[in-house]
Amino acid sequence: MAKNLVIVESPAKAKTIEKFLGKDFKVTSSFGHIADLPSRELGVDVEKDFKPKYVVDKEKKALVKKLKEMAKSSDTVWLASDEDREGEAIAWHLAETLKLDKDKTKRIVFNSITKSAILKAIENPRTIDYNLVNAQQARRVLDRLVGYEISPILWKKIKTGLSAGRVQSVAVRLIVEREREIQGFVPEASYRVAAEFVTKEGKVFKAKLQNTFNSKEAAGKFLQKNIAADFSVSDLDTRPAKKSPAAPFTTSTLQQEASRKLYFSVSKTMRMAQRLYEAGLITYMRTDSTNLSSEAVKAAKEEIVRSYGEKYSKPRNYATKAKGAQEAHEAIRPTNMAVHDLKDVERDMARLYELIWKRTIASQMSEAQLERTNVKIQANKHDELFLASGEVLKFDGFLKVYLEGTDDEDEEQEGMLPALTVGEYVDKKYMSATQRYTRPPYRYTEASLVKKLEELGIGRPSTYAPTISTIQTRGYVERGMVEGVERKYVQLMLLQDSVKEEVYAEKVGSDKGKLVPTDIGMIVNDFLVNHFSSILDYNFTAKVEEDFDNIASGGEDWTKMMKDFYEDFHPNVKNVEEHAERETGERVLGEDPESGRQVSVRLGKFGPMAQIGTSEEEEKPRFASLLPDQSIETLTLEEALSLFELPRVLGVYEGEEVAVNVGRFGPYVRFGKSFVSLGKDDEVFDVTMDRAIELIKEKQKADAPIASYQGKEVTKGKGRFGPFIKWDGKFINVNKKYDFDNLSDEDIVALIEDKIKKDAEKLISYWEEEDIKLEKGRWGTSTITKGKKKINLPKTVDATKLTLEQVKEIIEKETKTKKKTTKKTTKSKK
DNA sequence: CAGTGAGCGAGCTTCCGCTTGACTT
Repeated sequence: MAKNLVIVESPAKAKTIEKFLGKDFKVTSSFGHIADLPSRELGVDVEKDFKPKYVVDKEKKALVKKLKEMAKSSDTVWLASDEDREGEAIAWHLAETLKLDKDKTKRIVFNSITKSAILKAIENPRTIDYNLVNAQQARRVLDRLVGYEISPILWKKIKTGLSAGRVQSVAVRLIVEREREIQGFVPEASYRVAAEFVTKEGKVFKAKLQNTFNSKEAAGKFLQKNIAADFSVSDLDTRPAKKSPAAPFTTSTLQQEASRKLYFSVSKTMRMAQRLYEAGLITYMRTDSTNLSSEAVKAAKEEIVRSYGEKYSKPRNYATKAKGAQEAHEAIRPTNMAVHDLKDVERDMARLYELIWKRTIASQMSEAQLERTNVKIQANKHDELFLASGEVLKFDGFLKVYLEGTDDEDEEQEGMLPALTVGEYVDKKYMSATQRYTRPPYRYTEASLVKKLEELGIGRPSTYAPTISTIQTRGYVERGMVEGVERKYVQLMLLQDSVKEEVYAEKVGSDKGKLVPTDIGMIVNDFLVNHFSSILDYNFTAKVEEDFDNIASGGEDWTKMMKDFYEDFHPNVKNVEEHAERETGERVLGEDPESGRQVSVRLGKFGPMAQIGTSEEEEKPRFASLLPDQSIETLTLEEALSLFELPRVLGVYEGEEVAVNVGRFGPYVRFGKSFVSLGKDDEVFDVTMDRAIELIKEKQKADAPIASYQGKEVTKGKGRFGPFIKWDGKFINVNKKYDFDNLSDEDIVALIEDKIKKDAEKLISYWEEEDIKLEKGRWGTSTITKGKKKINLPKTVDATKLTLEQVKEIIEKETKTKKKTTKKTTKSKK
C-alpha cells in the first residue's frame, strides 16, 4: 500500500493527478459528498442549535468502507476536495466519517490540475477551515428548512407531490412573470422607411430613414414627396473601432453558446462535456471561473503564434463577473491547445469540443480592428435624412477563429458601404414603408434562464441543468408548443413615380421549445409569492449569501444566522398552514345561457377543468377537462361552454360508433372500443368524419404487423428510448443505421437474430419451470427476470455461482421492498 | 389507461449541491 492517500472529488481528476505524483501516492475519489441530511425527514434539530443529522447514503456505504480501509493503511491522508464551501464540507465529512487521525490528515487545495499547482499544494498543507464548513452547513440547513417546510404546505393547499425551494421557486417565478408580460403586451404598429440607393458607378447600398410614421397615410404622404427627388450625400463620418473576444467558457456561458450555436439543451451540453472531461480532452465542466492557468495561457499563445502568427496573439486574464462565484476550478478549456478538432468521437461531442477550443483560443487573441462609416443622405424635396452605416474589417484578429452568438433574434449584420464622398449624388432604386410591430419580451430558453439565474447569483454550475429538469418534472413549466399566429402587415413601395400597396403575412409569437408556465406553475407561484414573499424575492439568495460569506470569514455564528431566519420563517409557515385558503386558481367566467348557472374554471383533482354550476346547488355541477393548449388564466366563456359539447359523436363506421373527445392523454377519436390520439394539427371541434376515418385507418396500419418471423408477428412502435420493433415479447431498439419507416425483411430478420444472439450471450441460467432468467448486464452487474419483474444485482455478486434457491431468496427479499421502486417507475414514465 | 370532480383516511411526496452510474420500454 502507498504511504500517501490523496482523496479528490471526481475519479477522472484522481486519474490525472496520480500521473503527476510519484508512486508513493495513491489517488482516489469520494464521488462528491459522502454524507448528507436524510431524505425522508427534516434531519435538523431546530430546538438544539439546528444540529444537522448526517447520514451516509445507502449507495455510498460500500465506498466509505473502501475509503476507510485505504486510509487505515496509509501514513498520511491528503484531503484534496475543491477549494470552496462544498469542498471544505466534503473534506470535513471525510475526516469525520472515516474517523481520520488528526496528526496524519492534511488538507490541500489547488484550482488548476497542473503538475506545478499540485506539487505546490502538497508543500503547503493546512487544516480544515471550520468557518468555511459552517458556512456550508448554514447553506445546507437553510435550503432544507425552506424546502421541507414549505413543500408540505403546497401538498395541503394545492396538490400532493409539489415542491418549493430557494432556487426552483424563483426560476418558476421568472418564467411566470415573463409569460404575464407577454400576455399583457399590446403591440404598437409604426411604419419604417427603407431605401436602396445606387452610386454613379452602379454600386448599391441600403439606408434607413431616421423617423418612423404612425399611420399608413403619413407614410404614404412621405413616399410621395420622394417622387422625382434628388438625393445626395450630406455627411460622411469614418472612425476606427475595435471588438474584443469573450472570456473563456464557464458552465453557464458554455450552456448558452451551445444552445445558440448548436441547438443543444442544457442537459445535452453537460452530458457531452462530461464525456469530453472523462476522456481527458477538456478541463472540468462545472465551473464559475473564467480564469486560465498560466500554463494554459502559455500553451494557447504558442498555438496561436504557430497557427496564425505573432500578431494574432494577445494573452489576457479575465475577471469573473458572476455574482457569488467561488472559483474552485479553471475555466472550461481544452487540455491540449494543439488539438483543434476531434475525430473518432461522436459528432456532437466533436462539435462541442470545437466550440470550446475556438472560444479558448479566441480569448487569447488580438482585438479585431474595424472601420465604421456613417453616412447621411439628404433629399431636395424634404428635410428628413436617410442613414446608412457600414463596417470594414481592417484586421480580423480573434474573429479569424470565433464570434460569440447573440440572443437577440433581430440583430442585423452590417455590410460594407461603397466608397462615397460628401456632395455626391446618388439615385434612388426603391423606397419602402413597412408596417412593423413592437415586440413583446422573449420567452426564456433553458439557456437564457440559466443566464438570468446566474446574474441573480441563484444556483450553482452543478445545479443549473438539474433545476431546469426539476421544474419540468414537477409540471410547473413546459417546453413550449406555441405555434404562433399569422399577422398581416402592410408595405408601401415606391419604385419609379408611383406608390403601390401590398399586404404580406408574417408568423409571430412562434416559440417552440421555449419555457412556458403551466396552470399548476402559475397557481403555485402566486401562492408562494403571496405567502412567502421574502423567500421568493429575487434578492433572497444574494442576501443570505452575504451571511454565508460572513460565516466563512469567521465574523458570524452560523447557528445565530439560522435562529434569526427561523424566528420569522417558521411562524409564517404555521400561519399559512392554518389560515391560507386552498388555492385552485378559480376564475368565474360568467353564466351559462342555457341554464343560467355559473360557469367557472379551476384546477381540479385531475388537472385544469371547467365547471357549470356550483356544489352548493341542488343539481350536481357539470365538469369538463380543458384541452392541452388551453389555460385557466386565459380561457374565455365561449371556450369553456364549447367544452361541454364533448363528446362529439360523428357517426358510424364499419358498424361502430365514432366519437371525438378529450381524455387523460389529450384529444382522441374513439372507434368502438379502440382509441386514436388526434394529430398535432387537428382541432377537437373541427375534426370531420372523413378525418376521423383517416386517423383510424392510419392507426390500424401502424399497429398491423410488418412481418412475421418463426410464425410470430413483428410490430413496430416508438417508445421512451426511440423506435423499436417488438417480436415474441422482446423490444428491439432500431438505431439510426436503419431507415425505420422502410424496414426491409432482411433488416427485420437481422435485428431479431442479432437480439437472440445477444440474449443468448448474456444468459447465465434459465429455470424454465419457474420462469426465472439470470443474465449478465453490461456493467458487470447481473439481472434476474421473473415474468415481467426485473431485479438488478449489485456488482459485487458473482451471478455465475448463484443457485436457484439463492435466486428465489433474492426475489422474495426484493418483493418486500418493491413498493418504492414501482412508484418510481410510474413517475418516470411521464 | 381514455367515463372521474362527494368524503374519508393510510401512506406517500419535498430541498440544494457535490459526484457518477444506471442500461430500461
